[in-house]
Amino acid sequence: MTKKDALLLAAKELFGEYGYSETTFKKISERAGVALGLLTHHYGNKEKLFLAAGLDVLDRFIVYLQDACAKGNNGYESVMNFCRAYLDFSIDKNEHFMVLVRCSPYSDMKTKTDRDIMYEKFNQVPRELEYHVRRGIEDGSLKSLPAYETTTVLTCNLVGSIHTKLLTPYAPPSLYDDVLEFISRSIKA
Amino acid sequence: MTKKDALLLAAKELFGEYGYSETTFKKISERAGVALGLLTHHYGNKEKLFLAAGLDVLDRFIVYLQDACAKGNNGYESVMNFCRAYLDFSIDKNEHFMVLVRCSPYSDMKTKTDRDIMYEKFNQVPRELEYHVRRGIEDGSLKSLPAYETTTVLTCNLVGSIHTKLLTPYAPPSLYDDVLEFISRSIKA
Amino acid sequence: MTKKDALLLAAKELFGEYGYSETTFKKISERAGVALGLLTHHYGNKEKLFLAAGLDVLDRFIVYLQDACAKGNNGYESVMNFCRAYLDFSIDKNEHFMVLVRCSPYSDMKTKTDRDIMYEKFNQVPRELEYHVRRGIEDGSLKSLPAYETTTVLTCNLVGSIHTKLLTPYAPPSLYDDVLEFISRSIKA
Amino acid sequence: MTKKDALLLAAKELFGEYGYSETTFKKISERAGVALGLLTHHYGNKEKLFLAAGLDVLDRFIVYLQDACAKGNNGYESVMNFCRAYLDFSIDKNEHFMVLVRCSPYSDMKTKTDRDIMYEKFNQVPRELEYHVRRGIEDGSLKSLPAYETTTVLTCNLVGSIHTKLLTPYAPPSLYDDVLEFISRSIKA
DNA sequence: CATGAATGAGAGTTCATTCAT
DNA sequence: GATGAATGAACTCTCATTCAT
Repeated sequence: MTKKDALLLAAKELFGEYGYSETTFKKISERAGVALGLLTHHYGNKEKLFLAAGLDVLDRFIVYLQDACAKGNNGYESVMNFCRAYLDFSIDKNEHFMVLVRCSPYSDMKTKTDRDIMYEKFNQVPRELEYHVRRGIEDGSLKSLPAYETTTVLTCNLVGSIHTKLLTPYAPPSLYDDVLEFISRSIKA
Repeated sequence: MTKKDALLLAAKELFGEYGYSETTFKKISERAGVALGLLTHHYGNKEKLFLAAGLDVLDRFIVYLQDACAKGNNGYESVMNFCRAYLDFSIDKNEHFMVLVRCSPYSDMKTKTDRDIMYEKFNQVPRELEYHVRRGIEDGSLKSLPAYETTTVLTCNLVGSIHTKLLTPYAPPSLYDDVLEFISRSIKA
Repeated sequence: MTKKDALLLAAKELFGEYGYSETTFKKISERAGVALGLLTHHYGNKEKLFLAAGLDVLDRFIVYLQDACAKGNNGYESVMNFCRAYLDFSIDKNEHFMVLVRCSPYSDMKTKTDRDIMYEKFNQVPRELEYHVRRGIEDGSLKSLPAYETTTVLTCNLVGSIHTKLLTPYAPPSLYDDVLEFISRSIKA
Repeated sequence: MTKKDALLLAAKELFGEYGYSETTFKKISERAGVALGLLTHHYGNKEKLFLAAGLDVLDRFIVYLQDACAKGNNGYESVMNFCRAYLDFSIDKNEHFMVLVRCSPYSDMKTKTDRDIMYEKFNQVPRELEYHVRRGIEDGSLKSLPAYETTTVLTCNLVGSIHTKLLTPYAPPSLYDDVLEFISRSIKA
């Protein structure tokens, strides 16, 4: 692993664990076992590194979701596969999804350009879902619902569940299964 | 208004607007029109003030939810009233709900005691909801579902929606209505 | 006990225990069980209170030494009584001698007048001793030594012993007895 | 001189001159001609710097004492050389002995580990003296006295004299000579 | 590419002192 | 006499960022 990659990995771990402001250059470089100066050298500044960390996770996330959706035989199945994959990814220790959870997504970034990059890429997630919702409505496996709005609500469900699971002490062990059932009941034809 | 109250108000505004770390003693005392040192004098330290701000919002929130629930004629109605009230409260500018939204709830507080105070009080919210879910199952206005798990999932729904509404650019104007419909479909008998 | 006296007592305890800068108005007023504002009201400012605390201890100290000296049948005995009384007083919990020990004596006080008051009063201690040293030389119970210089050296001995006893972990239990023997050997005729 | 060394030098000067609490980061960095942040960068925090300053002085002190003792032809001479060296070192402007005098030794340090490091090193001083006291008792140049207790009392003498010389206005010019004579009288065979 | 010393603005917090009640 | 809210300067310490090596 190059030192640049070691830094990115450490950044994903620490941003996810401690949040943006509690994560310092010193902590990152120490966890990565690398000189402090390399951080600005490779990533410019803290926010750019944060963005890089987030995009890295997000890239893998999108691929993961697409793979899951591809396996559905109809719209309903693809939607459910999407939701299950979304939730599964969130608790995969190797994927550092916490980086994204802690930043709602990245709404506090000061540089508008950076924020927009993040927003745009993140938006691919519901768009992928929306595609399969439409499929499901057309193929009759889903109730006849407004596709866009339903997509948004589904996303909210997933976001809220992950939030509860990863950031609060209130989540029962069955939470993710319960959520999937709840969703299924609400949309299945 | 006493200076102590002015500080609390400023804290609710600023913590909600900028988050914990971006909110400084200087900003708070300036917005409150009060000397910097008064903050520690009245609240001890930043985290205690943060806690006070959160509890203040939460107290009003719980009363608001209880009032709303009281108006339902059966379990289903109370549950829906609860959900609508939850969402309404979140966008009431006078209530500073953002303080709670930005902190998931308060999971990063360093003092365990403080965190536990918050956790316990916050837990009153789903417990109120659970009561009406059980009512609804008993009076037949809700589907026959596991009460506790359903309550948790409903809460996740609301949390995710508020998150999307208040912290992202992805929420369509109809989001809150869509969510209520989605919920209704999933639980109504 | 009046509130003014309660403050003085708390001040003696705290200055002795924690030193000047670690002792705050808040701590003093809390230990005294009295309002914060009373401190400046009664004593003006922190340094004046410190001075009052020191003088209070010093007054009792001088009386105690004089009483001890009065009991000697010759110069040597009075000198030894003086030294023993000096050391005894330093470890009497009710006398708060630590206030004086921690301040060498009061050499850091910013107000020259205050410092001089302290210096002058403190100087009564070696002068009392010097009187008995002279007596001893005259009555033949002490070696024929320069009185003033001997007095100063004796005082240094006592100061150093108290220092070692009260502020370091190096003092053996017999220290004070050892010192008295050492002194006796050096001056006894 | 490196900036790290410049900081240590400034610290020795200022701690010695003004004591611990009156010496601030600002004063130190300004006297050293160095950025404020470098202090924490190199020494961690104020107390660690204080410790470094004290140990630095103490290291040189111990070597100085050992050199002096080496020159005695018998126990008595070595002991007297030790005492004279002790007193000489205390008034050598280049050695910043005041750092040690002001802290009795370092009894107020909050970190127990730091305090213990200081205590242990400081204890080498009387141990060196004790060695020569024993030598003197054996070679007959000193009175037959308990070695450990005598060592402690001698140390107290020196501590008290330095205290009086450096921190009070009561020391006559001949003080150090008087003390040495006093000691000699008390222990010489 | 790699290092870590160096910088200084700004953070949270402390605290003697003032003063209206 | 008694109270404690109010003040703001000064403190220690943090940290993103720069830059000489």
